[in-house]
Amino acid sequence: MSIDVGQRRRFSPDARREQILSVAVRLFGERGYAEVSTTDVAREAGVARGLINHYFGTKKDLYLEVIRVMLTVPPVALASLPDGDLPVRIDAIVGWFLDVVSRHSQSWLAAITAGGMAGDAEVDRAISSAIDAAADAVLTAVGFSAVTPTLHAMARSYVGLATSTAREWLERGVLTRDQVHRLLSLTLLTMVSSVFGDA
Amino acid sequence: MSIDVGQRRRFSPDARREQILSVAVRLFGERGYAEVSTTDVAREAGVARGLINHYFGTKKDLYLEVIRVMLTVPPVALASLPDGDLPVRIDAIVGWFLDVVSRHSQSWLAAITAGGMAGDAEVDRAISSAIDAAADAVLTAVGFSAVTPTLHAMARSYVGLATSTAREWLERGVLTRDQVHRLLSLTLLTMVSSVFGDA
DNA sequence: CGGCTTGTTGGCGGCCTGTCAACAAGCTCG
DNA sequence: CGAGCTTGTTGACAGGCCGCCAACAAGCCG
Repeated sequence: MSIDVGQRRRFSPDARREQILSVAVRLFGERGYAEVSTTDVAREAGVARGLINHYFGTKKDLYLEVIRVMLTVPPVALASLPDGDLPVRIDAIVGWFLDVVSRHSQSWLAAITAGGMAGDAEVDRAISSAIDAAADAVLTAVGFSAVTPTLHAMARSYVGLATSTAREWLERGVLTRDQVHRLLSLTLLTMVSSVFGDA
Repeated sequence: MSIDVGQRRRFSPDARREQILSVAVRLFGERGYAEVSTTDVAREAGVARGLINHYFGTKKDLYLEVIRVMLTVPPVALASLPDGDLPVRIDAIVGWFLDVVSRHSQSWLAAITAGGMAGDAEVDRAISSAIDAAADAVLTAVGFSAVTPTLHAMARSYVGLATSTAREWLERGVLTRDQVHRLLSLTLLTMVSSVFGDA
């Protein structure tokens, strides 16, 4: 509840951008796109509303940056996946996915389901990129080097399964992590051995 | 391009409601929630804007009705599913699902992915109901009578897979119907025989 | 034909967004 | 150290959309 004794202060453009963006990430993560006004972001950032447009352009442009932040995931542990046989590698990639999703749950899950506005072309493209990244991670984990478009599409489908299953766990709270892990592992094993081969 | 020689005409409430709703379904189906204004709906329906609020309340209330219309699917053929063994029944339910989705593709797929505003509580509930219906259809088709919450949640997850896979076929156009059918059948078979049992 | 019910309209107030000219914080140079 | 200048920052303006409501009139009824 800082009443913000608003002495006007100058910041470096990068610092100001970052400050506004962090507030926007928090607000858009809590509520949806339509429920957050640029006035809200400006007020909580202690800044004039016009400054948001100055730095980010349109409200939708700001939202796009927010989505990219929320969907950006440290692809670190990808290299440290074990070298065992297929079931072991599948177990590892599923565990990695569940770790990432549960850690960023309130933002990642919200963003990947277009928390506020699907149907928009640019938003869809940003989400699609995140799905691509996850699909690539799955494919490399299970050891596919030559990726045909068909195979890639099937991996994207699997990411859809992983997302909806994770939501049953994290948002609706009816599945346990173990159940989710088991479902996703067995399903991926089936898809790799029986379906991906035809791609 | 009817210039609408606007002689004011009285309709029965039901007829007026239906007329406005049909226009809204078309517009919201073409563009997203934010891209359609109540002014647009009113203009194309040849009606004053206030009448929309009179009949439906809020714009979001109108959108809810539209979503319910788009997600409502004739559950006819459910009773006419074959009585063969598991693979046959799975084949039938997958085919039925793909028929429904492809027939209503531009509306059902758009609505089920919250074509315009996820995160809203009431919209989420409407979508969740549609997922429940599809999940129930799958469960009855594969012959599960006692449905535990866990089992239901897993069926919902599968519907998520079916939705994302169908989108790779209908919207992105990279999978063929046969590929989708094969993927969904084999995956459902695996889930039924290896995963659902633990529920 | 006159009155009445009620479907229908148009405008008001409020909120939100994008833009832009004016303002001033803080650096630079004489 | 002060004047000037760069540029980060502000506040107000115009346009659009939404919810509401009092007034209007279409069509029925006595």
